Parts: sequence; C-alpha cells; structure tokens
Amino acid sequence: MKRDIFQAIADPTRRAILVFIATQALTPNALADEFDMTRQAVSKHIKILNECELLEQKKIGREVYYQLKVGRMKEVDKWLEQFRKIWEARFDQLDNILSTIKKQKK
Amino acid sequence: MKRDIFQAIADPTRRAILVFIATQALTPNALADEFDMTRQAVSKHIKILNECELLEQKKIGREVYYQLKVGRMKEVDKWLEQFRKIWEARFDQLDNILSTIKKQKK
DNA sequence: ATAATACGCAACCTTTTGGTTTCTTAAAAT
DNA sequence: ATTTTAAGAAACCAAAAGGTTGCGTATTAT
Repeated sequence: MKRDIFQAIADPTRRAILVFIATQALTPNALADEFDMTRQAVSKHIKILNECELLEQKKIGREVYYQLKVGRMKEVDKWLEQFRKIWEARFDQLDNILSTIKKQKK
Repeated sequence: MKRDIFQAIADPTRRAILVFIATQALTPNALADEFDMTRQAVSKHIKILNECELLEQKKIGREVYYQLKVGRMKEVDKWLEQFRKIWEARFDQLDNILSTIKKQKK
C-alpha cells in the first residue's frame, strides 16, 4: 500500500502513539488503555507505523512490546531542511510574494 | 473540517506544491502545468493548504499568485524537536527496547 | 460588445481511511 | 487439562480523500 512516514504522522492518534513509545516500550493493550478506542484500532495504527519501519518490536511471552525507532524521524527532519534554510535566510518575510512575482515578470 | 499541517503535508502532490511555491509565487494554472492533473485538482490542494494557513496570496488582475508562508513550517519542526532530543542523546540506540522494558518491570 | 481566459464552487464518483465486531492462535494462569 | 489473556487477521461499514466534469463570475483581449 506504499505508505510513507508523512502519512504515518498525519493521523493525530498515531502522533500520540509515537510520543508514548518514544521513551518506553509498550504493548498494544497498554496503548489501547491510553486512548478511547479498541485495542484492534490501536493495532491497526501500529501496523501502519510498522510498515513505515518506525517501530522496533520485542516479543516476550505472549506480549509484544513496541518502541519508536527514533532515527527514522530524521527523514521528516531532512525534508524540512529545505524550508528551514529559507526561513533562516529570510528576514523580511512580509511582502516577499511581491518580489518573487516581480522576478518572474522580467 | 479541522485540518492541520500534518495532514497538509501527508499528500505527496501537496508536498511537491509546497516545494514549488517555497521560492516563487505561482498561479493555480502554472502549478497544474507541472502536475499530471486538472487545474481543479490542484486548486483543491491549494484550498487545503490555505485552510492550514500555509499560503500567502496576491491577486493581480484575474490571476492569483500563491506562495508558501514558510514560517508555518516551524510547527512541524517544533513537533520534531521532542524526537530530535532523543536521537541526539541516544548513542547506543540498539537494544534500547530491552532497557526500557526492564525499567518498566522494576 | 463579444469572445476568451483564470479562477472558485458544487455535484458526483471511486478508493482509502479509521473504526468496529468476530474469529483464531499462542502463551499463562488456575 | 481447562480457562483466561494477548494479539494478529478478516469482514464489514461510514466518512473522508482525491480526483473528475460542469457551471458562474470577473478580468482581459479582440
């Protein structure tokens, strides 16, 4: 289904899950307790995050612990970089649109 | 429809549009030329980006020029910060999951 | 004055999303 | 040995997403 990390973080529940498992490993049930939805719904989100390779998992007995593979977040950071360059360089952001239109006109 | 910036950047076409208008102001028609879709489809994306206050616009005659309000991207950057802290602090990322499970157990 | 162009809006259609309930399997507890 | 618990998988459903075509209006060109 060709999912990417941008789609993964688009959903607010998924973003909340990511924050939860950023610093601790949790099971689907533990996560479901935190949100007002069934475990299966949470599991679906986990599945999506997993497809994006955002998770580490460790099975202990019948429990599965999931944790964020935090390094994968760098992908978003990297995409953002191109804009960061602009907002850091641009002091007079106001009326910038005027100048860039002018540039095109000539 | 309660859209936020994370949903705005979830769509690959929209991400491409954002890059295009980051450094220059463009009209919907000019953008539609760049993508394999109708102007109306592009306009819908623009509408969504606009709802997220990601755009500046300037009407000149019958043309409307859109440009990225680049500062709004800081919102994503800000969200990423909590993870950046972690990936910068964590040298031994491998087997981290083991230690965080252990922490819970005690 | 008339025709052409740029744009936004609305109706419509198909696919994807986010949730549910139900079922099965594997491990743990009694 | 039997029951309970954790979790993934499947079937199903309503709502949202992403696209299309067609229409109305404002501005520009002839």
